[in-house]
Amino acid sequence: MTRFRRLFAEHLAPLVGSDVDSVAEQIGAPPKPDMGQLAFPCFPLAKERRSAPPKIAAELAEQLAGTEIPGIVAIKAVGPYVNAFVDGAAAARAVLPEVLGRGAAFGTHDGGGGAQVPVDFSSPNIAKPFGIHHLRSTVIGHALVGLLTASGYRPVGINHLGDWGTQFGQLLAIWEKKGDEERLTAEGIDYLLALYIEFNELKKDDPSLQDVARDRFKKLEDGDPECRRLWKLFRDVSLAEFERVYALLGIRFDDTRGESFYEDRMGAVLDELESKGLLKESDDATVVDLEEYELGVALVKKRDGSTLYLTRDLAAAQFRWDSYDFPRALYVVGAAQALHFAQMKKVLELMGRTWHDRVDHIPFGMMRFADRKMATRSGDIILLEDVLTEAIALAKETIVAGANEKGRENPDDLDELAHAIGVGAVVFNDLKNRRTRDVVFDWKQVLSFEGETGPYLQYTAARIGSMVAKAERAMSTVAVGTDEARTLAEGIDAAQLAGQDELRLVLAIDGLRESLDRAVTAAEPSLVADKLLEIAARFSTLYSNRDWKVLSDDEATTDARLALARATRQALVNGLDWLGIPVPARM
RNA sequence: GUCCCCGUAGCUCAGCUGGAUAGAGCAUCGGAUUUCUAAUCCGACGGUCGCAGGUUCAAGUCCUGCCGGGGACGCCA
Repeated sequence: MTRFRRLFAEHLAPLVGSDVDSVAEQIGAPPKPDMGQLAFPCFPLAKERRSAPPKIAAELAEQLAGTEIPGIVAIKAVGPYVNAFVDGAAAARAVLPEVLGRGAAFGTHDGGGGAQVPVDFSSPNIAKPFGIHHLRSTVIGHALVGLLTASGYRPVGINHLGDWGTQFGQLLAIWEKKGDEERLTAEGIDYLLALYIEFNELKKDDPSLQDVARDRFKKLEDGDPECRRLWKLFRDVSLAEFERVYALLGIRFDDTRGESFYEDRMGAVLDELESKGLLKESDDATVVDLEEYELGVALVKKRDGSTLYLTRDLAAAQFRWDSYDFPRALYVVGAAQALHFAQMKKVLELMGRTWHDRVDHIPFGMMRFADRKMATRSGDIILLEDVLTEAIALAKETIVAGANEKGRENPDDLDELAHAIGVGAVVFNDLKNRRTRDVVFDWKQVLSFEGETGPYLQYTAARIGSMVAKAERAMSTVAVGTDEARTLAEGIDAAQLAGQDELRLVLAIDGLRESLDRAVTAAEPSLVADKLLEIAARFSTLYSNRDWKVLSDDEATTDARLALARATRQALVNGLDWLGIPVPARM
């Protein structure tokens, strides 16, 4: 679409007396396809020309009527707009060879220039179960890593584990009273959670426990061997459990150092803050006063001298800058922490870090729960692992029921298939909406496989796959992503794809690249998710039409439609891959 | 109290830097399969875009105020 918009703008620009770029920017899409594919609004011209917009539109259309513009079949005034009608055959000729020629690389580019971009995501607190509320950061962050990769960056996925802080003091405090290593080995994280809950129960009657906890964290920070040993044990037990979830989701990190990694790097930060005169004592704690920037007061050291979240994040930011020299550093962390990151950026600025504005908090809305009955094995918490397992089980049921109904055998890769579908459903469900929205967890929605869902996209890709497998043509067997595929696609009879529905599909496929760029700029995976739904829907409309069969005796038609179908599949596969969603070969 | 996010169809959401008759999915109702997978498709129903002002040729989109929901605001992370 971009290419035709450009072309249209080039011809319009001299007529309206402004440059091509600004004209191109004004060109939009008409509300209905029978009004054309491109629309130039004439309202802004009305004042300078002292004429009515529809009249101007008519004049411009008149002036362009005689001009041959490759790929554009007609230019008409439609009310106050000058609309261009893109030639479906030309669009197909332009787009399909590119998709089939580039294959898995279609839509991608190297605009990122190989720059490293740290992406801080998931980052669960150890010693606490991996709840469904961790899904958002985990899945959005993972998608951003994929999108950045597709844009030519080298993202560095960082799992900034919450493995340091007073919470471990709490755990150590209760451990002294009740700790049982055998139970820990047997029950794992559930036991840690139980201890944590018990600590908070006891604290209600005995508030002094919180002081004990703070003291134990201080001991931990000061290197007490027993505290260290226990802390490491808690960490290992937790990590082993998180790993199961990451395996289910197919996520791996480039770097899993947590907050504890920075314990010996905070001193330098504090010293620098001190030497730059940024520190202040306040109620016996050490703070950076940001009141004049309307960012409140940022605590960097507690009364007892131990450190805080911000202190560690400052050290981590510095470490990342030193390690990666990033054009941008992403923190996929809930919107509730907006103030924390604003403070962090401001402190970095005050420290003279020129790169402070490359630090980018990517907030997302909260996950809430409609009621408390949805709880699973650990009190009030819904475990992400349980949700995934449930989705996979339901996917399996669906596959088996479907096979039954059609009198077929179960597929031999049943479990693998169920896994891809179940996980795809859960992941896509989280990615399809703008990330800043709060979401209310709803089993029914998460486990839905129909409509605007991951399985819908997977299904669309899968049915194309098996249809193509039935065709016995060069166009169906040639490997995509090769020059041969490109050449074959260039050779199709594009006139076969000149219809309105085909054109809309081709333009949607062509739009994938633009959606990628917008998604990366805005750090918003849903923009790609939306485009994928559009592509799938446009294809499904064609595919369900009984008068539109891909495979037929007419070789020219068959090859043209095969090229279109394969391009559709490729676009879906690529986009889903960026989002971190697997695409099964068959469903 | 101050600040941030959200408010669009019964439900869940799109709506690009303001542009034509506000679009999808789910739900409900009605259809479509002897031929490429019905996890699909087609159609119907369904909207004072929270409210009130303002800016503009043009406002769901920008500004102000108010209402409603969520969140943040020093010794948790």
